[in-house]
Order: sequence, then structure tokens, then C-alpha cells
Amino acid sequence: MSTVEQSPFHDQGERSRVKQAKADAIIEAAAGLFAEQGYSGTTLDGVAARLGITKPTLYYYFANKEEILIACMSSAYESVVEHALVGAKNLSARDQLFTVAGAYLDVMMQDTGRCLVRVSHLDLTPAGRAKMSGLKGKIDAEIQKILASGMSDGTIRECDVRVTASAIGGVLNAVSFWKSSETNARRPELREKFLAVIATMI
Amino acid sequence: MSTVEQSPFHDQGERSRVKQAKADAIIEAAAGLFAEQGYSGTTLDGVAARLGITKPTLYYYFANKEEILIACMSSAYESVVEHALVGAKNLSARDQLFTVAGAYLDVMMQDTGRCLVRVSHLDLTPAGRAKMSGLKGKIDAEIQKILASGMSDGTIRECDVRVTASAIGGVLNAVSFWKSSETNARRPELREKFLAVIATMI
Amino acid sequence: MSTVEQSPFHDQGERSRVKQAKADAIIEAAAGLFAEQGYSGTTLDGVAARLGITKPTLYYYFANKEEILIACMSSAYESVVEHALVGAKNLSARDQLFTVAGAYLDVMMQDTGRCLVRVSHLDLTPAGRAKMSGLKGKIDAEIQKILASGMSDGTIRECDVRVTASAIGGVLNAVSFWKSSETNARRPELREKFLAVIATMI
Amino acid sequence: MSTVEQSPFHDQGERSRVKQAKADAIIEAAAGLFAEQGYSGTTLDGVAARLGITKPTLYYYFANKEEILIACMSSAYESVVEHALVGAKNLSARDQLFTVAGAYLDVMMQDTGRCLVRVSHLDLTPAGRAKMSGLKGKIDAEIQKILASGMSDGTIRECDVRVTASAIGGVLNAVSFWKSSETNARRPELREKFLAVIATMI
DNA sequence: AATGAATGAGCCTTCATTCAT
DNA sequence: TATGAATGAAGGCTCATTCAT
Repeated sequence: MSTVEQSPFHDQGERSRVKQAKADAIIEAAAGLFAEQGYSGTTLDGVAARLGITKPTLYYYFANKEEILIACMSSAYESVVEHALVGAKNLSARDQLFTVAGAYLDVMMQDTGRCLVRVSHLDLTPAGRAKMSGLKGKIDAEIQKILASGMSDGTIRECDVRVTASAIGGVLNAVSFWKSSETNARRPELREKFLAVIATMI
Repeated sequence: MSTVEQSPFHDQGERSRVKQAKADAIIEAAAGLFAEQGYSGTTLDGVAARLGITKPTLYYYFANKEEILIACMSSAYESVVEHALVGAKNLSARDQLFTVAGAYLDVMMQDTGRCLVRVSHLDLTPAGRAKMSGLKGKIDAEIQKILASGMSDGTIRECDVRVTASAIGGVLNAVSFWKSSETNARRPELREKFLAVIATMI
Repeated sequence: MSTVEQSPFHDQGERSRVKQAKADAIIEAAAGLFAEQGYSGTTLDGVAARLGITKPTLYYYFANKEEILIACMSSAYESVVEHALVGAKNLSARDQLFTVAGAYLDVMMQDTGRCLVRVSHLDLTPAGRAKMSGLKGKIDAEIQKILASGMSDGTIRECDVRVTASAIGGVLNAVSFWKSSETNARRPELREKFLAVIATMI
Repeated sequence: MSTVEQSPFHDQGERSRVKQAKADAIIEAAAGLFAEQGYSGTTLDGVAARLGITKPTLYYYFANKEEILIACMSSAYESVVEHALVGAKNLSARDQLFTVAGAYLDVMMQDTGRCLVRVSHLDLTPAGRAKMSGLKGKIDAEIQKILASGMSDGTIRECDVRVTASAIGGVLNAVSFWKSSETNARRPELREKFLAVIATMI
């Protein structure tokens, strides 16, 4: 209609933006179902139906079911990494840990995050499992690193870093089992309360 | 009760004892596979193969695949309940919590316990899920009760019991993700270290 | 016929000439893939990719996948007919047979010809199968006719024409299974050697 | 009923004989369909239906569709090898060739043999293709060997063995394209006539 | 003239479950 | 008590084909 506002042809950016948006919609829909019904309990027909599209269309955006799950999980992990790194500099180790934990908690109260815990890594092929374990490992390693540096700068008490990191991870994962109706209603409050628990642990 | 107990034929008790032993073997084998490969990644053929029997034989001992999983999970839960209740009287709330947590940790370092966490409740039918949630809920409720009484008797610090119980559960679950080779080698040590973490939380 | 031929706009002739050239390119690309991977092993995506175009574009030139295969096969058959009929008059029946066989051998050492043998007629719909069987039948009938007339003019020995024609067809088809690297390198030699075999048969 | 005639339990031999018979029935049914409709035109539902069983049952006898095809092809090849080797000793090279060719022709007038030609090796996976090419190669090599020895003992005229073996193979394959109604009715006659053609070639 | 996007149709394969023996 | 054999049910994936642009 408006030949001035933009080229009559969708420019590449626009087109790929739309495509990305659709891929994101698939991720969101799939994550919701994975979290509700588990991975093997979720059919691609179900995912497609939730989006009002047909199953083969999913294959236009993703290679297969596992890729969709990996996209869900990656999206969650990336969200943690992204938010955790912003402004994480200049902070004491203790506060760095709160930053990471807070980011993790936020994600764990969303469907993509819930996939991380509710869907077992065992549902992935060895290749996919390696990929996801890599991401999970990065966060775990980051937490261990922070714990260690906190023991140096005195902001975190002495502990076995592997055990403590594992325990902290367990606490963070715990939120994902709360009913989404409750996490939706009390997100900031739960975030603070779980952070308070973490505070006692370090 | 039965004067026929010395009959030359296998009496009921003997017969059911043997049957129970075989059922236990199935549970053990299945739990191992469920923990290694996930629920849907485990086939009944695989379970049977591990036992050197054939698939239909499983149906002589269990109604269906889900029943086997439920038996695994129940076995784990019962082990917690059993060990946690022994001598849990007369203890301070704080020590009661350690008793329960310790029992839970012990279980979580075995295959049946690992099933509790590695197999998602989403893999169960609504009926089975309700049953398992009931058991899980009992333990969670017990922990909450202990926390509350601990806040009364002063052995546990003030906290939001639901959040804290959830967090403690998360920590306990975390052990189940450790490689079994490591938990086998360091079981008592890890038990103590994780209990130490719990100690900081309450 | 058309005075408009020098029009500044592409005239019909030019336009269809270009279109025909593109259709030929599709035939060539498809024939190569059909010969390498079989009919059902070849996807239209693959054909398009080999040409650097996209799949729907193929539908501008051909109604469907089968039409492309039919075009490949027809192209091969026509090449035989064309070359076999040129100067086939005035020859002895024996030499007419060599003419046809030689033309057939030439085609069978190219991709379109290979399609005739490597792709089964069973991959065609009944309609397409009838069409192709018609062409194949024409050549077979021609060979039978030549054999019969050769038995009359004494240049071909007595034989069961149907069986001999079938056998000759078998020999001709055999070249299509030679690796194309070898037929490319030894085309004239192989042509002569196979013709020599035919010579012994008649 | 008769406890004497045989053990009350099916003995292993009997059981596996029945199983083999069923597998053979599947091969026969599948070969017929593969020959009629091509490999990709044949569905396992179709094969099962022809046998009055259900699709999954096929998987009790064969690992997958390709294995069934391979069994068809192998059965045909083995039949050739088996019949060709019996009494092939002590014969002149020329007669050895007739023995092999005759065995091949017999097979090519049956469904399993037709699969060898009507189903393209391109429909097989690389692994399966290698296997089948191996068998095909063995027969081709045998023919070449016979041709060579025939050139030595003077019973076969001088020729390019590779080309001639290829041509002979082509002739033998040709029978498989004759309508089965006709090959069924004229089997011995066609056998002789095709052998007569072969006789002219060597 | 060409393509991005979407879909209909279909097939192979897997597996828990059953049943006759 | 145990198993060989068979099946129902279902899901992932592929691909030729269409259509709006």
C-alpha cells in the first residue's frame, strides 16, 4: 500500500525476521507442551495444532522433534547466560552468584526453563545430549568459579564447590516444579524467597 | 494360621516369597535402565533381556510397564519413609530433618531413587501420577511439618516452609544426577557433604 | 510465417526457444540424478538444487515429477528413432539392425538412456507406463520387423523373432549398467564391441 | 495326542522349520509385489495383506523392508549358484556356461528373480547395495571365468570377456520382462530358445 | 518467471500388550 | 511359569504438490 515506507519486495531482514518470529512461536508452543506432557508425551501434531498449523510446517523451521526441544532448552540457557553476564562485572562474588541465580530462577518459571528440568536429557540422542550437557556444564562451571572466587574475596564461606554448586542447582531447579499458575502469580516474590534460601547456603 | 504350612507342596507363603523375589529382581533391573535411559527410552524387551527372560514373562509379575515404574518409585519412597521414621521420635526437629534427608540421600544414590528424579512424573498416566504425587507429597509434607515444628522448638530458623521444603527437596534430588560411579565410590562422604549443605539452610 | 519475428519484444518463437532450453536443462539434470539414485531416490529438491533453482520453478516447466521422467525417457527414445531412421533405407536388414542397435547403444551410454533401464517402468503411473511402453514397443517392433525381413533377404539367420528381439534388447540395455566413467572414456570402442556381439546373434 | 510320535513340546527343529516356512512365504509374497509394483510402489501393508497377516508381524521375521528385498534377491541368487554348481564339474566350459545360464533363466522366470532386474539396486541403501552387488558380481565373475577357460579349451570363441559376460547377462535379464503369464506357460520352451541365443554368442 | 511458505497424504517403524501353548 | 507369535495403535518424517506474491 505504501510504496514509500518500504520496498515492494520484502527485504531480507523483514523476511528473516518473520521467519524467526515463527520459529520462536513454535519454540514457545512446544515448550509449553513439553513442560505439561513431557517430551515423549508430546506429539508434533499436538504442537502444530496448538499453533493452528500442520505438522509438516514444523519441518520447514526445524529439522526434527529433537531440534525443537534443543531450541527450547538452548533458548532457556541463553537467557540465563545473557542476563547473568549483564553487569555481573564489578560485583562481589556473592552478588555475582545472586545475579546468575536470579536469572536462572526467572527462566525456571517459564516454559522453556521448565523443559530443562522436566524433560530429561535422556530423551535426547547422544549428540543432542552432549550439546545440552555442554550448556548446562557451562553454567555449573560458572557457579563453581564464582564460589571459588567468593571463597577468596571472603564473600562466600568455605565449602566443597562441586557439592555446593550441585546443591544450588538443585534449589534453582526446584522452582520449575511449582505449578505455573502459582509462579505466574508470585514470580517476583518466589524469586526473592528462593534467592534468600541461596543466601543461607553460601 | 495354616496347619498346611509343612505340606509337601510349596505353601502359599513360599510361593509368594519366590514370586516377590523375582518381582524385586525386575524392579532392580528396570530401575537401572530407567535411570540410564529414561522411561520411554527403556523397552520391556530391554528389561527382560537384562534378566535373561522374555518380555511376556514380565506381565506375570506386573500388569504393565507403568506398574513396574510405579513399583520402582514406590520402593524408593518406602525406603525413605521406613528409614526416616525409625527413631525419628525423641529427636529435635532439626535432627529429624537430618534423619529424613539422610534417608532420602541414601535412596537418591541408588537406581530406584534415581528413577524418582530422572523419570518425569509426566511419563505416568494421570492415575499413576496421582499415586506418585501422593507419596512425594507425603514426604514434602513431612518436611514442612518438621520445619514448622523446628521453628517452634527453636532448632530451625524462621523461613517460608513451602519454599524451604521445596529447596531442600531440590538439593536432595541433585545427588541423583551425580554419576553413579562417583556416588558408589563416595557414598558416605557425599551424604555428609550434602547434609552439611542442608544444615546451612535451616 | 511471423513478420513480427524481429519485434523488440521477445517473440513467441524466441520465448519458447528459451523455455525449451531450460526444460532441456531440467531433463539433463534430472536424468543424471535418476540414473544415479533411481526415481524414488531422487527428490525434486535435488533436481532443483543441481540447477541452482528452487523446486516450485520446476512446475513452471513440467506438470509433475512423472512428466520429467517421461521427458527423459522420451528424449532417449526419440534420439534412437531419429538416428536409426536416417539413412536406414537402402540398407540390408542386417545393416539396418546395426544402425538401430548403434543408435540405441549411443543413447544407453548417456543419462537419458540410462533412465530407460535403471528406472523401472513400475515407477510410472499406468498412464505414463502405457506411454513409455508404447515407445519401447515401437523400437522392439522395429527390431522384430528388421529380423523378419532379414530372414527373407537372407542377411539374418533363421530365429524366433520375439525371443531374439528380446535378447538383443537385453544386450543393448546391458551397456547402461556400465559405470559412466568407463562408458565416457571408451564410448566408441564399447559401441563396436557390443555391436560385434549383436553380429554373432543374427 | 501321540506321545510317542514326538515330544509334547515342539522340538527346536520343528519350530524353526515352521518359522522358516513363514519367512519364505513372506519372501514369496513380497517378491510378487516387488515384481508387479516395484519396490517403492510396494507397501508393507500390501505384503501383509497378501498374506492375511498384519504389518508388524513382518517385523518379527525381518528387520525392515530392505531386509525383505534382500532376502528376495538373495534367494534368487542362491538358487542360481546352487543349481549352477551341481554337476558343473567335468563339463566343457561351453556346457558349464549353459548350466549357469539355464539356472539363471529358470530363476528369472520367477518372482524372486524378477526382483533382481525390476527392482533397481539403487533402491537399496549403500550397505545393502554392496551386499547384492557382491552376489551379482560373483555370478558375473563366474561367467567371465568360464568364458576365459572356454577360450583356452577351444569350446568358446575368442571374445572380450567383460563385454561378452555383460551381454550374456543382458540376455538373461531380458526374460524377466516377459509377462509372467507367458513365462509360466512356456517356461521350458523359452529356456531353450534363450539358451539357443546364448549359444550363438559364444 | 520464480520462490517462500504451507500442506495432504502416506509409509515405515516401534512397542506395549495379548494369547495360545 | 514362561514364551513364541501376533497385533493395535500411534508417531515421526518425507516429499510431491500448491499458492500467494
